[in-house]
Amino acid sequence: MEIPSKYEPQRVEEQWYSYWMKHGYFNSVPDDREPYSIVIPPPNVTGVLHMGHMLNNTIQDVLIRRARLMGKNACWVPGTDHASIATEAKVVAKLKEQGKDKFNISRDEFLDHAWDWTHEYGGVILEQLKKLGCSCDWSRTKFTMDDDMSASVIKVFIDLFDKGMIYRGHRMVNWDPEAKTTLSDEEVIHEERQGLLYYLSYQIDGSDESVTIATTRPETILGDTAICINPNDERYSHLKGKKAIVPLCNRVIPIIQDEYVDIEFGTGCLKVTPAHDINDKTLGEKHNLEVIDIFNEDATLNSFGLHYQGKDRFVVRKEISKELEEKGFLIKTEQHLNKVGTSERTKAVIEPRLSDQWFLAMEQLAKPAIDAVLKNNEVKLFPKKFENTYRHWMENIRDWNISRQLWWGQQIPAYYYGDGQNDFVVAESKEEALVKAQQAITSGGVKKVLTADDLRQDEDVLDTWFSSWLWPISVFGGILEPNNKEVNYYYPTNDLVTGPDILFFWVARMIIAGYEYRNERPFENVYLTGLVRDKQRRKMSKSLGNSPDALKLIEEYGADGVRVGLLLSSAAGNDLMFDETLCQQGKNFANKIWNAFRLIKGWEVSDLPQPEASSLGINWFGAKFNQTLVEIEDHFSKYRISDALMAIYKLVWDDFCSWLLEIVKPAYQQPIDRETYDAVIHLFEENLKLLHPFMPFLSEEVWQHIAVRTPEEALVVSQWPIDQKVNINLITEFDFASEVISGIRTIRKEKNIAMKDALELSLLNEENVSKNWDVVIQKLTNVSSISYVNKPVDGALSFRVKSNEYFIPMSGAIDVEAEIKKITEELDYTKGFLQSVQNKLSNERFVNNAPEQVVAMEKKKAADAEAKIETLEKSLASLG
RNA sequence: GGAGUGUUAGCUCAGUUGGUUUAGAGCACCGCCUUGACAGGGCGGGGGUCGUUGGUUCGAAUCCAAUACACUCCA
Repeated sequence: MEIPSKYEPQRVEEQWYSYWMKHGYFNSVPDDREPYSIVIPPPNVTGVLHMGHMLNNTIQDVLIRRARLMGKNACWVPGTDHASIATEAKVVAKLKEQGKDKFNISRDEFLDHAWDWTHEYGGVILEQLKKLGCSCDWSRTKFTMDDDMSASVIKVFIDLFDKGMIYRGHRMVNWDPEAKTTLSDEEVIHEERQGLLYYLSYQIDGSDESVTIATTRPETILGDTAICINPNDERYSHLKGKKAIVPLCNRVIPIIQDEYVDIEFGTGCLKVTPAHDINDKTLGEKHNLEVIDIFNEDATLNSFGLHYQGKDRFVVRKEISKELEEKGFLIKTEQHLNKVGTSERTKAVIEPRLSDQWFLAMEQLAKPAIDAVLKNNEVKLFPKKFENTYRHWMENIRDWNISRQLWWGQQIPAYYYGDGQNDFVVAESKEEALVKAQQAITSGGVKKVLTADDLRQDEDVLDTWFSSWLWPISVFGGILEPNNKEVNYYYPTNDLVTGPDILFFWVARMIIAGYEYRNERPFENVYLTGLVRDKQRRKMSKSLGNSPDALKLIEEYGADGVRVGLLLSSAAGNDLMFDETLCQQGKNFANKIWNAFRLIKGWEVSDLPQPEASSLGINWFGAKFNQTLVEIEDHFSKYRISDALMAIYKLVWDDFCSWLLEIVKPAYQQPIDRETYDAVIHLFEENLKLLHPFMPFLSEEVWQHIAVRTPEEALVVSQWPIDQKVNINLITEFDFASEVISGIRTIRKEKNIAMKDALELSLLNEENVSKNWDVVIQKLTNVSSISYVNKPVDGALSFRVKSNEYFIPMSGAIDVEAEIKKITEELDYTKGFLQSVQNKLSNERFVNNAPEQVVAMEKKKAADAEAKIETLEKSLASLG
């Protein structure tokens, strides 16, 4: 059989993925086994795979594949969310291209377009996850707008409303004038912008005096309803109780006093615009001020804007400042750096706006979620440092504005039957609403028969997170049927893998929902990955264009290469500086394994006695493998995925390929004995099992090349190796031997002696090292004989391992000077080291206070160093 | 302005309750090696006074305080 010398991922990836799919290895149904479940953080339905998804989903796949190999009933539920604002923005843009305007078509028509869009692009990202190798149970794929998922959302809304936790409030919200919707605080990005501070003069009513205020937003003066001064500010105390006149509109407004005003800032005199600033609103409520909203919903001015009506706020800012200047109201301007809230989605500058919104009271709900993470450890965050961030947010939690002025999403099930603020009912359907509304008006004493036409459903939809906070429950049908078999089996899920940027948006809220609706945590462990950044530490984003094309990467380096590349340097919670050379490293690793396979497969097997070296090597690797296995388990238990991978990387590359295969390798064109061959194949297979979660394609490919396998014998469903007792002795002996080998190799290098020229080795075995490994040393260094001597050999090059001394006789002149120099250097180092140890030991307080073990250790160090110094000094004496 | 996290080799990071050879890994770098698995390889090597300054301790990269810088979140 001809095996290509290079591993070709493109050739095998599709083949194995469809093989896995065909045999349904990823599908899960409840059974007697222990469940292991993960729900995917649902990506936006219209999104495409980016580096963050790749990292995130690679980690999930590693966890789920490992669980599957460990015999658990592994279930990874995939899906997408409807991303109301992002998707709606895209649909609006598409309609615009077609010359249509969202506000000229009906809601139903718009939703048809949105569904078309969803069906067209909705599957893309999930298909991309398959390319990455993700072993999701695709038969369970969910979408937050699926009928059952929406029904769950509505049911929860009604339940919370009935419990009195959802209420309607007139609040100041973050208004995105471009998308014409509300944003949550978390969707607002604060940016520093260079702006101006305008100093404006307001005349005092009934006086020639005027007062100067400083503002960053001169256009909002038209909404001013007071001037505020600090009662402790003597400069203005004479103005108490007077009134001021707003420039241009000539409105007469009160001058109020409040300690809120910062005396130092600007002129220490503040204009109050309750409709357009959250702090001003608070002041307004406190002092009973009028509220004048000067903006339309697209942030153009309304009729309060006088002759600026219909113009955009930024245009007005320029024009009004000019007019103010011309009319003598503008005293001066100053450069001013201020923080401006912008929309995460549309980049528009946020306008604080008063409007009617739906809120969910959070304080009570949050309590069990706080305890779960911070008190009883039912939910563990990895890395732990995020607990502080979590605490800070949860303990200062604010009510959640769950309404969005959009169409794409679950429409709020509130039905208005009259004009009053509270003339509404909340119900699952219009029919039910009608009954409730009828009851409401009847009990209110009104004698009127309502019809469906009298009801008007709230226009707004629910925040997308109000769908996804139910995700771990709703994907298993646990909201609609709380006692169904699926949710009882899979819930709580085991691990959640996501980015720290949505710790509050999503993770905290899922924990809240979990306790509210299942009285149980939604997951046990939360692994928070870092953000993927580029080499200049910039966050990868579409707008910067610094994100590599995920699928192109897979094409170039293979899915396994990319997975390894992403994981190699992504310590939990630390940002990952993405660099394509990491993928190259992953690709190289795949190739290394492939070639190890080629080597073994190329051997001719024969019935020969097993060489001593092979037997030793195999036993040693067995021990090393078990030691590494324990280490890997430990890494996994701490979610140190990249450390686990590195341990396997070194096990396979260094221990298996560089050491074991070299030890057992038969001479050129010679056959290998069957016993060794079988053992090496077995060990190789065990390695492939460890590799599989990280490199599923390559490992399956090699596995299937090694032998003909039935579907039941596929690697994807094989058995994770079981821990066995580690023979530490073999490992220490080997380590010593490898140092000897390294010493000989160094001498070959230094003296330029080719490998084919055999050497002779003598040694002073002060350490009393076992002779067992001599055969291995001889094989790997081409040493023809090893003799044990009891005094230094003259005219030989030497090196030392611990206090053993090794000699290689040289024909020709030995560079005595160089030898002396080398030994002197080693001697100096060892003496320095001994000194530092002796310093400790001569310190009485150390000897008296330190634990016995530590003192014993130091004594051993000293003894070892002394022995070595003795050896070195003897060598020096014999040379000089 | 408030809170948090971090600062260890050229880069990315380990260093698990202070003691395991005067700090480790991977990559990068520098030599040498074109023979028979793999140049996407092999062998060998150099490289850090652990941000700074104090303190606690017999002993500090590790604990405490101050300070500088970087990042994140909140206002």
